Amino acid sequence: MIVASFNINGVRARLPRLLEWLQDRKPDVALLQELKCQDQAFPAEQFEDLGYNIATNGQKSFNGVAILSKYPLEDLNPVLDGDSGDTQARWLEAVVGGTRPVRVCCLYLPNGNPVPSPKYDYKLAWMERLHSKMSDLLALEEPAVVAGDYNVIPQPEDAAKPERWKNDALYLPETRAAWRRLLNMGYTDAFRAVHPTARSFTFWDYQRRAWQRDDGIRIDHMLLTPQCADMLKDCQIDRNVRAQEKPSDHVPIWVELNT
DNA sequence: ATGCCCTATGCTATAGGA
Repeated sequence: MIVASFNINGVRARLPRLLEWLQDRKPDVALLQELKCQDQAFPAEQFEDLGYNIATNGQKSFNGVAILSKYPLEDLNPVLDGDSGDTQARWLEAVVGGTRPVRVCCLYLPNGNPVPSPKYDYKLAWMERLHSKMSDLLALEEPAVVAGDYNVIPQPEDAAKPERWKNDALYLPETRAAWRRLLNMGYTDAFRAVHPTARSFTFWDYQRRAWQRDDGIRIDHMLLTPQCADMLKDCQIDRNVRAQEKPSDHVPIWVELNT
């Protein structure tokens, strides 16, 4: 089973690229972030024609996440607990049916810039809520994938120019410490498990010719529970997608699981 | 230090992204 994550930066603007990539990579499950549209504006039919079941948690203009799955979607949950006043669409969770069910969680973690600001406070609070959720998931002792745009650069080797990010919300010590607390519970960073030392990125800014200069960062991640890590066969980043016409500024990352 | 570029919005300027 292939489970992929892709921050598409506008599902309507990206539709041709996204459909091409789905037909090429053929993921069984695709977790999408930054839809930038409401549920009723989501182009569902185009994905249904490719054989996908669809769940969305949309929002006007910003945020928005979706799950596409060739298997039935069960136990849908669009809420990350811990802040009943949070209206931002950044979480969607489902159980993917099949021979061996896998829980998939699609997340779009807040950017947090500038620092300091209420936006950075929101980011850190969101990561604390995520920690609580992921702790609950561990207790289930089931295969689960918690994936998406984390907006976290974990280590210096995850940026082409780490010094430039020194004071950025994606790389500040407090951000990275919150990331390590997630891993230290017992989650596996799928990409690092397969590629311990690779310098690979998932995001290149549209500005400053960042792609042409390979000035990227690795901020899209797939974390696996121990039961899911046991099933891990491969993890890759579809870097070539960034070179196409009208690309997202992020590229897909995917895991192959033995099911 | 700022903007560069891109998407979306009651749209020809502004907000948000990272």
